Amino acid sequence: MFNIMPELPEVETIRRELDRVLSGQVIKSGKIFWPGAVKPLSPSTFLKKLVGQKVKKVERRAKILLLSLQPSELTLAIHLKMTGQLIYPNQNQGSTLKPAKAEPLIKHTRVIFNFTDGSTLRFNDLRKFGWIKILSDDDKKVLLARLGREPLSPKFNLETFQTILDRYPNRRLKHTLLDQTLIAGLGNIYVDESCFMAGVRPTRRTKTLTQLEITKLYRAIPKILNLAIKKGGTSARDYIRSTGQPGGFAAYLKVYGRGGKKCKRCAGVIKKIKLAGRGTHYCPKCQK
DNA sequence: TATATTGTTACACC
DNA sequence: TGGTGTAACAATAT
Repeated sequence: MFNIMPELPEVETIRRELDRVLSGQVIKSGKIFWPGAVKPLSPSTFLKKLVGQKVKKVERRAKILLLSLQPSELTLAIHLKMTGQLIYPNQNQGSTLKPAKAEPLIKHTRVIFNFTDGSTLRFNDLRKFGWIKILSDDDKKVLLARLGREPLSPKFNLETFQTILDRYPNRRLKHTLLDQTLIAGLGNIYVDESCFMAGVRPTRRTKTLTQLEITKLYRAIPKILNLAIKKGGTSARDYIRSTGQPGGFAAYLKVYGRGGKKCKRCAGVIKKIKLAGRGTHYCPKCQK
């Protein structure tokens, strides 16, 4: 069995949902069930800073959600890490959407925010690796300073991508694509999927890529990410949308989590190896 | 009980 | 010194 952790498309899916329902909401109270989630603040200090604050908007940088608050001008930053969920129930009332199939990790609720309209945002996290921080502008700068380019921003052009690959010429492609200081937001799933779409093995040293391969990869990354966002992200186990519904991208996975299975494009078998300390999947026939 | 999971960082080595 | 690779760490399910 394998877990799917939130990467850029999953976090962006949640961002869009939360921005719609939380903008303008005022935090009335909260409850911390796991103090580690709001470290280094104590639960009471943490809540004191938040109560009475209005959520202006919900933004995203890399895999981090950023809720800007008024009037304090502080930012509530949330990283879901491996198994974090943000659940805001009852978003579908009156709609025709099917009820959730995936079970939210109610047993593992770590933090609850209550809003003045009576609604509730629940932060669940089975592994307790996720965190919530309250940031000043300076804190925010420090936190975000080291992050690389957003792969969906217009600034992520072919020249930039080339520079990124050239930065560490002897690294394996997988390592460079996972490096948040170079490209921000890609994780294990979408690196493997992008490499498959481009027909390039993740084991390749970046300096060995041809111009054609670089171009293919450069196009594959936003293509995969945008499709995944359109499908609401990838749900296999722990990730679900803030609506409680699963994302739909799992059906589109070509290599991730498919080690030993038949390649969907050729007759070959998907290989699973360990690379950069991570489970890595590729088709030896389709990827060179 | 050993192992697997991933994002992030710390550190050892050349 | 800086590029590179590995391991540790967070916590839990199986």
